[in-house]
Amino acid sequence: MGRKHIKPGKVRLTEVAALAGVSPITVSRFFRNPDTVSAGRRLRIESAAKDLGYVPNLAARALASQRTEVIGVLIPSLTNNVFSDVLRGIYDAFEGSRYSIQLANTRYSVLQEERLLRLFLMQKPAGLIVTGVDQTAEGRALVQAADCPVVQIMELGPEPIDMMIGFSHVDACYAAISHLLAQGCRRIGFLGARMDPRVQRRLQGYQNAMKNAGLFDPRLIVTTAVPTSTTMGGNLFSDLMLRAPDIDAVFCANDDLALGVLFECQRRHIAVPEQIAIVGFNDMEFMAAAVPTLTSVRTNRYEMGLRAATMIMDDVEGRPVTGRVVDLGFEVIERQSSTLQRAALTGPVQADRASGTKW
Amino acid sequence: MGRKHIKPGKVRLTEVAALAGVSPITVSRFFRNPDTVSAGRRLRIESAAKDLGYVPNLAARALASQRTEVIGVLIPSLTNNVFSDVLRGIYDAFEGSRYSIQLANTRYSVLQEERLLRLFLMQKPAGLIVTGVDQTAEGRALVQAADCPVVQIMELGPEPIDMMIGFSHVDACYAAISHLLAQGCRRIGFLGARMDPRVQRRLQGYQNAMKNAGLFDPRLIVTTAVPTSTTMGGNLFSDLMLRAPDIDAVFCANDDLALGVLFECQRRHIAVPEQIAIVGFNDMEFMAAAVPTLTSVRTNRYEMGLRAATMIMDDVEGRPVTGRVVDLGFEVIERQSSTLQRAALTGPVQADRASGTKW
DNA sequence: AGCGATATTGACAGCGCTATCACACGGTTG
DNA sequence: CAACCGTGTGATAGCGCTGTCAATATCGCT
Repeated sequence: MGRKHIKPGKVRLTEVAALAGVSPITVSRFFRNPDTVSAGRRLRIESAAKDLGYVPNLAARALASQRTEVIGVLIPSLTNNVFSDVLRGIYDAFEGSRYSIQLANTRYSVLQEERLLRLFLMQKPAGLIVTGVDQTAEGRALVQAADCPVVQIMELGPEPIDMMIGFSHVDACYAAISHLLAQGCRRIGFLGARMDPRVQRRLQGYQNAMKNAGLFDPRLIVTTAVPTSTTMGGNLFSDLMLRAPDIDAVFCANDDLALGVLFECQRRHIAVPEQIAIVGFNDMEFMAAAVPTLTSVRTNRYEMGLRAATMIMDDVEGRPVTGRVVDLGFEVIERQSSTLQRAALTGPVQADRASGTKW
Repeated sequence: MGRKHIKPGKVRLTEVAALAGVSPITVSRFFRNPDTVSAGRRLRIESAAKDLGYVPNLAARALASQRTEVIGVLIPSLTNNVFSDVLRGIYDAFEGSRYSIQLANTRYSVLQEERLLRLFLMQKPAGLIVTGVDQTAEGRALVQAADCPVVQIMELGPEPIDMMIGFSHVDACYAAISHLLAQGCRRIGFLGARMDPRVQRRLQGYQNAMKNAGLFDPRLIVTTAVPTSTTMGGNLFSDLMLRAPDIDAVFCANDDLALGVLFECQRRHIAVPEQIAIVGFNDMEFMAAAVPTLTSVRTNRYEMGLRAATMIMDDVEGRPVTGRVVDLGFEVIERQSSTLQRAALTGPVQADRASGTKW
């Protein structure tokens, strides 16, 4: 035999329907689309539901309707606060909507990502947001088979699974290096941590720029697989100084590293930018507050999350998504740490000069 | 009539059972607890499932079993990176388990929190992790009625809903101020942003300490409802300097603020710690890298997340939870920015001296 | 060999909701 | 006035899985 007794206190659609004097299916309609129910019944159902404290059962709904309102989000790290901005955009966009977010952490592993993808797909998500373009072939296939809208975020690539929003890390870094070259820097170091695919592409941009300028020197590149941190910035910079004491600028693949470099320069009494210019990447909030203020490449992380979420919702709800591949661009925010003409290093904080090229 | 045709490609338990030559319920058992199925069938089912590409339907499972494996997590902010450490602990603990996490953002609003709680409860979560002790009465009632394990994190309070893990913000701040007093500071400012309940309690600790020392002066307190940021640290410090130019130390309710204060001191050529000592709160990574290294109150955020998650799992799975209220304590990490006897401010970074009182 | 105890397996009846079709009703239209 | 339409409502039959209990197979022991 199946279940024995029904708990007395349990409130289902049926109970609400009985109290309101309508059929269960009408109550179901009321909750999904109130307009399709006549005004009189609408009121009766509403008060009946409130009286009984009815709460819809999502599992039953998902089973009967063969779909859910869960959006899966896969990001590589919870520590790297680049992603907290993206997440904030995503959460803000879904705020108040009927969708809920399931977040998972791939820890920068494509295998982990594939496993999580598989896990998500068990829930028949309404949509998926994944980071980057380096999914495994199997992962891509899985997602494509699931046929729900998918947005790849953070960067752009040649073959979108479905939709895509990001910017070119190669170009962004190229622009940052070009800015340093324009300031007259010639021996520009590259510091990178973690070396995930996006940092790799920034390194590529650095190499392109340096080679084009005929200034490439592999000794100027110092990287580590260890995650980024301020302390690591100081360490990598120390390594760089050992290898190439003649550097006149440092590009850091993350702002954390740039802050660490700044502190290490203070410790070594190296004048920034006079002796060494510093440029970071991401334009975190603290960059504008540092002394000297630190140049960085602004990336539109919040907007990226917001728009990715909007694209998903539009697609799920059948609205046309204009532009399924969106380039959000970036902007080199030139500040004191890389502006050699100016030397008022200890003056008051100055407003961002978004004078850099907007891409 | 109900549904018409079954999609031909669809794979259910039944299809796997047919191919493996067993009953559907045996396949169900295999997926939930392989050990209860004999070895022979186990192999047949395993290969049948793989051949057919079977993927369990979680909605059906949830409906039939009347429970889910979703853990709801409510945090007030995605921006404040205090929470990213807690989250990392939570995600790490659930990693590889059968539970999945549903994360929501209350934006420091108890009403929003109540709404989200209601939303979560529709899914009959296996457990709930909520931030702080200031839920609405209705929110508490809802959660208690849901009867799933609940852990309140981040702080301690008199009436736990169920389980609780955190530390006393009042005591932590009291200890930090005591440290400054021990260093000979007398005019100690308090800077606070956002002023959420936990920052309020830190302020309380500050007041207690200052009053006990007979040094309390309301003009030394500068706060804002605006969220914390490095720039805001500089601004608040500037305000404080206007109000009380004779301060000899600043306690910052967040490390971001402390970093901003440090930069503002650099801008104003104020020597730290000789002229003004700085103490932060949370001991973020960059505090140990700054010049001078910045004193802070270490809070065990990662461990808090990890243990909260473990407590939930233990409780769900019927293991006894030893200590349903856990005080994780804190530690004042004394660094250069508040150590007045020592003045080697620009020497190499030194290892953390966890010489502070451990609570 | 015979017994109860234990491990495996299966049959059945739902879990609470929604897709689908059917139908009643009032208002048009030719 | 019949044929037609659109709107609101209801009856029915599942969605794919698991809780419960019963049945059978296997085992250790006297």
